[in-house]
Amino acid sequence: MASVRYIVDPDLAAGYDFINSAIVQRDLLVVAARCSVVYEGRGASRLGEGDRLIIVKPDGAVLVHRPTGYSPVNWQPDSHVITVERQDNSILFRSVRKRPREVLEVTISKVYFAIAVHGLVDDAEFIEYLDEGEIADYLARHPEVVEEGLRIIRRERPLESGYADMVAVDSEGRYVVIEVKRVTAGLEAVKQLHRYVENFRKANPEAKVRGILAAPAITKDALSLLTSLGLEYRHIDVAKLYREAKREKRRGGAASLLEFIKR
Amino acid sequence: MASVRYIVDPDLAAGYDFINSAIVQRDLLVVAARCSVVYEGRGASRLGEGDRLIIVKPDGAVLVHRPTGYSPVNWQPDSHVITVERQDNSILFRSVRKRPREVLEVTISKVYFAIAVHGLVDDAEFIEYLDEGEIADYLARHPEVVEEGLRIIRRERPLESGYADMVAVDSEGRYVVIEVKRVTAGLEAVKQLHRYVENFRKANPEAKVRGILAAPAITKDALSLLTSLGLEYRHIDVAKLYREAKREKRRGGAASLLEFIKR
DNA sequence: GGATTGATCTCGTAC
DNA sequence: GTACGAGGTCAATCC
Repeated sequence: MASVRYIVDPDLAAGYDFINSAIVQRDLLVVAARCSVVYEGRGASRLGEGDRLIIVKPDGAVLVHRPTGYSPVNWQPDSHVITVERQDNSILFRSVRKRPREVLEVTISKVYFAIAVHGLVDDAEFIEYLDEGEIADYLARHPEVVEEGLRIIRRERPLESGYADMVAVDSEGRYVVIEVKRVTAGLEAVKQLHRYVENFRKANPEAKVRGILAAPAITKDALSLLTSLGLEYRHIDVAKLYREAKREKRRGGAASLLEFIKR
Repeated sequence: MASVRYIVDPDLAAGYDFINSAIVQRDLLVVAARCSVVYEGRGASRLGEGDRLIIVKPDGAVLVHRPTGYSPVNWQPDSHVITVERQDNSILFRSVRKRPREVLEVTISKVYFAIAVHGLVDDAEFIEYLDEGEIADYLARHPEVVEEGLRIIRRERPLESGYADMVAVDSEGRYVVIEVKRVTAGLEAVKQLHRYVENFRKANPEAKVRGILAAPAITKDALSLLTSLGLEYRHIDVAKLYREAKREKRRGGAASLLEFIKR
C-alpha cells in the first residue's frame, strides 16, 4: 500500500530536506516549483525561470514538465546518480546519466509543494489490441488460424459495405464467407454475417456456402441465432494475434538494405 | 504566483469533488491513485489496476505514468472534453480528443493524494544549441569545411520537403547535393540523401551530380549502403562547429551569446 | 553494446 | 486540413 509524505509552500531549507530524503529513499517524487534548467549531453539546452512540475521516479527517470503539452521540456530517461545540493538561494537538483553521458541540472528557487510516495505497486499487464481491419488482414494472411485448409479468394476493405471481411474456399471446395469482430460478437454481428452469406448465395446460386463468424467471444443469444441460421463461430485470441502480427511485422520489415531502391 | 490546493487519502466522494473542481478550474492536476485505464483511438489498450500518477495540464494534456520509465503508459496529447464521473466504487475520469477521435478512461478506485495548482507562470524561453538547421547554416557560410572549392548555389529551408539541406557546385563544376545530420547518420539519412540526389538528377538529367552526407558519425551499415549508392560521407565536428560559430558571431558584432544561441 | 525500426510517436511548419 | 522532417526522440529487438 502506498504511503504519502508531502510538504506545501516550504522554505528552501525544508524543501531541500524533503527532496533529498525522497531521493535517498527512492520514493516517487513530485515537485511543483519555480526553477531553471540546464542540460548538457547529446544536445544542450537552457531554460530560464518558470513554474514547472518535476517528477522523479524510483528507477531514476526524471521529467520536467511545463504547464502545457505532452512532452517534457527536459528529462532524463534514467539516472546513474541523482544528487541534491543546498545553495544560497536555491536547491540544486542534479541527475547524471552514465551512457550516454548526460547531465540535467534543475535550480529550484521556490517550492510550491513536494510529494513523496513510497511503496507504489503496479503489476498490471499492459495489453494492446489490433483494430478490426488489422485482425482481418492477419487472418487473411493466416487463414489456417480460422480453419485448416482455407484459401482466401477475396478480401474486402472496410469501405466496401455489403460484403463480409473475406471469402475463402475450404478444403472441400465450399465457399466460406467470414466476418471478423474485434470484441464480443452480438446479434448484430450475426445478422451482418447472415446478410453477407445470403448476398453471396444470390450471386452464386449454384455454390455451396458456409458462414463463419470469427471473434474473441460471442453472446449466448448471438450463438443460438448463429446456430439456428446454420452459421459457425470461431474463437480467435486477439492478444495472441497482436503478438504474432507484431512479430511478423518486424520480420517483414527487415528486408535487405538495398530493398528500397528496387521499389 | 502559484496557489496550491491538495487533498490526501480522501474517500471517493471527496476525491471526486476535488478532481472535478480542478478540471473545471483548469488547474494543473496531479493525482496519485490506484486505477485502471482503457484507451481507444488510433490504437487500443487496456491496463489493469495498479498505482499510477495521473497528470492533467491546463491545456488538456493528460499523462498516466507508471512508477518507472520515461514514457507515460497512456496519454492524451490534448483533450477536447474532460469529464469526471462519480460511480459506485470508483471515479471515472474521461478525456476525449476530437481529431483524431480518441478516448482515454481512467477508473480510479483509490486516491492517495491529489494536488491542484492554479496560476502557474512559465514564460521562459527554451534555448537549444546548434540544431540541424544551424549546423547547415554554418556549413552554408563555410562550405570549405565540407570540401575545398565548393560553392553553395541553393540553401533549402529545413521544411521544404523533397530537397536536401543544400546544393553546391564543386571545383570541377559538378553539382553536389548535401544532407546534414547533427547526430550519427543511420540508414534513414542515407535513403533521404539518395532520394534527394535522384530528385535532383530527374530535374537535371544532363548534370553530373554527387551526394554528400555530412554528419558527426555514420553507422557501418549506413556507410556501406552510402558507398554502394555512389554517395559520399564527410565527418563534421559539431562541437568544433559550435565553437567556431560562437567565435564568428562575437567577431561579427554586438550580438550576445544568448542572441547567437537563439538564432 | 551498437544499430535498426516502430510509435496512440510528438511537434513544428509549409502548402 | 495534409505532408514531411526532426528529435537529447524512447523503447524493443536483433546481431
